Amino acid sequence: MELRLLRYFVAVAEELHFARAAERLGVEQSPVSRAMRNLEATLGVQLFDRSVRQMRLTWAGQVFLGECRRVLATVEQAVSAAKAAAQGYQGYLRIAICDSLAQPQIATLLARSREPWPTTDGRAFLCAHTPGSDSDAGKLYASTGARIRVRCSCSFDPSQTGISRN
Amino acid sequence: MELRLLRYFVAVAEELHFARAAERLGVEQSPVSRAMRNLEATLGVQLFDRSVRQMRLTWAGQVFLGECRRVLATVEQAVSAAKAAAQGYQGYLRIAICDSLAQPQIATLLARSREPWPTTDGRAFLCAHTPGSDSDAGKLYASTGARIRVRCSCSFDPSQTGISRN
DNA sequence: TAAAAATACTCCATAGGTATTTTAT
DNA sequence: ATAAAATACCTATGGAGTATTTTTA
Repeated sequence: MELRLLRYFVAVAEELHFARAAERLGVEQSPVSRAMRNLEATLGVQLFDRSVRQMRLTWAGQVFLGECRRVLATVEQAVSAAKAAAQGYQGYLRIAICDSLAQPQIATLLARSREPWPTTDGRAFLCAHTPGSDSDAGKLYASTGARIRVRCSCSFDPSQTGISRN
Repeated sequence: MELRLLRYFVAVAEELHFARAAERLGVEQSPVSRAMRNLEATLGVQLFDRSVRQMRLTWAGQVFLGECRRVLATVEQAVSAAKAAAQGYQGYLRIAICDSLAQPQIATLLARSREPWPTTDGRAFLCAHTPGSDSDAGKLYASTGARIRVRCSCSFDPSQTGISRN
C-alpha cells in the first residue's frame, strides 16, 4: 500500500469526479483513473459505484475514506512529532479521555504534565474521542452508563485553560 | 512522505544496523542507506546517531519510531476495514475507554453494540489506550486521580466475554 | 450525443542492484 | 585493520503525460 493511492482516493471520494480530483491533485485524469483501478485491485474491494450518473462510494468506499483520513492525519502527526522532538520538545503525549473527567481536571492533568518532564515549552497534544457525527454511538454508550466519547481529536495547549478542537 | 520510507525506518530502528535491516526488508544495504538519508533530509531531522560504535536513535528518532508504528498499524486497519466492509460488516467502530470502566460493563457495552446495528456477524473492534511501557505516564495520570490509560490497543470479539490485546 | 472514465503508448524519474570508497573504532 | 555506512554508476520498474477510445445516461 502507498500513501499516494490513499491521497488520490480521498480526493476522488470527496470530488466524486476523476477529472476534478486530478485537478486538485495537480495531475492528469488518466493516472488518477489508473491509480483507483490499481487500488481497488490491490484491496480486492470495489470502492466506487460507477454505474450511476453521479459516481458514488460503495459502503466499503465510505468506510475506507474514513480510514484513509485517519492514516493521513497520523502521518502528519508523525512528521510534526519528529520535528517537534528534534527541537527539544519532550512532552509529547497522546491520551484518551472519557467525559466523566471534568474539564478542570483535564487542565490540572495537563498542567502537571509540565512538571515531571521538561515540557516547559508549553506544548502538548491531547487526542480524545467524542461522539462527533456518529450520535447513535454516543447514545449507545450513554445507555451503558459508560459515557464514552468516540471519534474526535483535540489539540491542547497547557498554557491555556481551554481546549481547542480540530 | 511515503510509507516505504517509514517501513524502512522501522526496520533500521529496530535492527540498529543497515545491512541487517536491508536483509529483513529483502533489499540491499545501499538503498536502505539512501532512503534513510532521504528521510532525514525530507524531515529536516536527524534520526540516527552514527557517531557511536553501536548506531543509536536520536530522541527525535525514538519519537518518530513510535509514530511510524502507529501509522503502519493504521494503514493495516484501513485495509482490513475496507475488506470487512466489502464483505458486509457494518458494525465496525472504534472507541476509547478509560479504566474506570469495569470489564463487565465493557462486555455489556459491546453486547449491546450488536443490537442497534446489524452487527450480528459478531465482529467489532475496540481500540483502547493503556499505560503500556510508558509507566511514567500512567503514574502521572494516577496522580491526578483521572486514571487514564494510554498507549495500547486491543481487539475485541463481542461474541466472547474476554478481551485479547495486540 | 455529450461528458466522463478507461485505455494505449510513450517518456522519464527514481528505486534498486553492483561495486567501490570512506569512516570510525 | 576491519566492519559498517556512504557513494558512484547503471538498469529497469512504474508513474505521469498525451491522445484516443469506450461507456452510459
